[in-house]
Amino acid sequence: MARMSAERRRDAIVDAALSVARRKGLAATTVRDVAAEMGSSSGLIHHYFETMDDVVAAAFERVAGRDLVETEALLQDAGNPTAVVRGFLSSYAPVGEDWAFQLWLDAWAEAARRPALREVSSRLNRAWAAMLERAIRDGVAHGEFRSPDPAGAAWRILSVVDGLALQVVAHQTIVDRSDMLAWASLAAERELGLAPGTLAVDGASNGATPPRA
Amino acid sequence: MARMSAERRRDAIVDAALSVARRKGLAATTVRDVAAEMGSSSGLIHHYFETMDDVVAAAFERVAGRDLVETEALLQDAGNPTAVVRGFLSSYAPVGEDWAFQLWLDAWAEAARRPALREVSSRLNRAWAAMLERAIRDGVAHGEFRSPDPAGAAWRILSVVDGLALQVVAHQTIVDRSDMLAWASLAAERELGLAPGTLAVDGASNGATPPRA
DNA sequence: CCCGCTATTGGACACTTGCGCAATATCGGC
DNA sequence: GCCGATATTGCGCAAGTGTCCAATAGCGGG
Repeated sequence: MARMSAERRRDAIVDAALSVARRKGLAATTVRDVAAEMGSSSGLIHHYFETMDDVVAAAFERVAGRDLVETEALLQDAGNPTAVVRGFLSSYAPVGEDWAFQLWLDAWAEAARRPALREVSSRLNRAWAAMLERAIRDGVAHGEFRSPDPAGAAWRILSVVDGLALQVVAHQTIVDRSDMLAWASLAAERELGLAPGTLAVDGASNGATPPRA
Repeated sequence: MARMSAERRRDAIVDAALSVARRKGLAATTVRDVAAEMGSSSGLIHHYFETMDDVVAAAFERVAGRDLVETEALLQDAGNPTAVVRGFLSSYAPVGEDWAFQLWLDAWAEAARRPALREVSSRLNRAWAAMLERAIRDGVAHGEFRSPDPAGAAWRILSVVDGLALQVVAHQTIVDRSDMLAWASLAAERELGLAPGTLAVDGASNGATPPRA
């Protein structure tokens, strides 16, 4: 294997780990799989990471962190707080990219047993809530939203979306993606004192009684 | 090991598997651990279950199914739909029994990779939502609730509670139990057209701005 | 050009995993 | 008391796990 600078190699390892995790899940990502993915020996991984927990945590941080940054950028662009929240909601419906949310499921379950992963997942979840809270405060300041408790509202919106997305990804059949979007939008509108339909997202009818899955 | 009837032995295996899962998680429950817990040989488990997936699924069904039945019983007793929903919410806060919810986290994550477990988790989740939906329809019929879409309302309430509970169990530090209860109650009240405080659960202040964790 | 630093190897180690199977023990019905 | 059904054993198998480490290879600075 070509020699690499420490920095580049660390990167390559995280990338490889990510590819594996995407296919087999965070919990089932092994040293040997990562090495095979890179085309290197397995010893190399432990030259850069103390523990497999660290590798997995780094891989998770890469995807989840990127999604966060991208959505944060979106927040910058859309000056309109309503558009920001709408964008936030639709960012949970990346068609054909269920694997990213599956990684969140893995992370939440494994958090109990993997300290490094727990730290990352906890930190990133907090960041998502904080971002949403900022958007809400913004909206309140601009008179677009009504919310006596932006922090609580942020966690409630985040939670309802997580809870719905979880059903979509874990048990495809129960709730489908358009139900999820419609319901999440409705919950957010109610939470922020918006008129029904304000947050409607593409691909989801926001009627009162969407067809059951 | 004393000889047992097929029925009793199956039961014993599921019980043992449950004890192990409670300690090590669903994903890390192994044939040998279960055998050791029962004080039997490992071959015995495979005499009753085709696959480890089946054992784990049966164990999960036992706990989660029991919780469901208990809450369903509670629904029978409390003639008052408001009391039913309140009971439902507080059933998510069994102090010191985080392990039960941790099993849900495990199940959701593993659902992608274990068909039998996915079937159980999917079915039970659906049952919870159906139960809640029935309570809501009841409340609407009695004029206690206002909801144009009981099915959607049920999934939204279930999801916000799952999403919040998930934060409590996976990352103890982010949201604490009283935040969770207060926020979930608030969301449910809003969803059902109830006055704030109607659903307040013991141990949770339902103020607009609960202290951050 | 060479040498030292270090990236990289590849296998050893001590376990653990799910599953299968021949042998054995133990029960209930006669 | 015997016997057939079956519950139970205990080990074998092939594969996989994280971690560690002595040996090797290859690059950059002198």
